[in-house]
Amino acid sequence: MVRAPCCDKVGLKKGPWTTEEDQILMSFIQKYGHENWRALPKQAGLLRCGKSCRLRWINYLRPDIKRGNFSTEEEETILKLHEMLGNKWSAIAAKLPGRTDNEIKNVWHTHLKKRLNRNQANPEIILPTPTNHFNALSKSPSSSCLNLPSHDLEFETDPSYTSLSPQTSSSDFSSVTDASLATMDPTNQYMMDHIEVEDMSESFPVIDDSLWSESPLPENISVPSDVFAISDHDKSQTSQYLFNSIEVVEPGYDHFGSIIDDGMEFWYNLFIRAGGSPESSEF
DNA sequence: AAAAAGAGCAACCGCCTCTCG
DNA sequence: CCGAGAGGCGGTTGCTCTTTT
Repeated sequence: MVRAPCCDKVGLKKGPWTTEEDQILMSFIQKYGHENWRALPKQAGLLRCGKSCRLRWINYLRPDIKRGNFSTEEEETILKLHEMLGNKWSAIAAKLPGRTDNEIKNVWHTHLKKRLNRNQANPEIILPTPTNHFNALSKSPSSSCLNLPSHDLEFETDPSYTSLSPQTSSSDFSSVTDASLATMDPTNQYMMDHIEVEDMSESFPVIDDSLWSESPLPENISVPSDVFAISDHDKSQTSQYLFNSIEVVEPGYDHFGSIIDDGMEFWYNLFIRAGGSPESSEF
């Protein structure tokens, strides 16, 4: 059986997206959602493959994307998760709110892999604090999620654990979270099962993917401009333009950005609670 | 100042999985 | 149950920008 090409490539544009294309795609999705990616470019009047549109939206145009450099905590989380999950970029991205699998993959290949190699070549080089914390815990027999329930872990009393409080918003989850978690292999699922999921569900009402896909978006879409934290000023004039063009009608979401940062703490703590360590992943 | 090398990242490709008829 | 279509994922490419020589 010959698989049909994902789309008719004849006459379709490739390469970098233009500002106009971005705007067309964004406004179309805001109006009609993206129930059918393959049909979308035709309906929107774009000479692009549906996959290309999907990629552009997910990796770049989605409003909940966190721009800017990765924090040390984020990098450490990626390193740690990569140890556990391997190249499951989507699964890793699901644990880093606002980050995309593509972005994480790039960071891994450009920064973290090299750093890891350096560290392995020079074991005396100590990784920054979070990883040390993980490693220290992992050396404790009680840290294995195989052996003991997570509540036995000593860090339960860690004041930072309070970050798992109900105040934390569901926005800590990227829209890819659900789908990505669904693809976790049994090993990862086991880990997740041993995390106190009931707490998570209380603290983090799962955000529906339809948040960004259902149509139409309310006219008074209230996306605070500071949410996007476009610190990489030059990353894309296109994005700048698009984000600036989003009408801000409710300035009361100032906590949103900080929540994203708090999300790192959440995952960090979650990780610790899961007994996150290279050893614990070797079932 | 110019050329070369390296780094960073957006985007493409192809395979796999899921869903539905 | 089977096959086709669509979405999703991970690997890879190639362009652009930055740094080094």
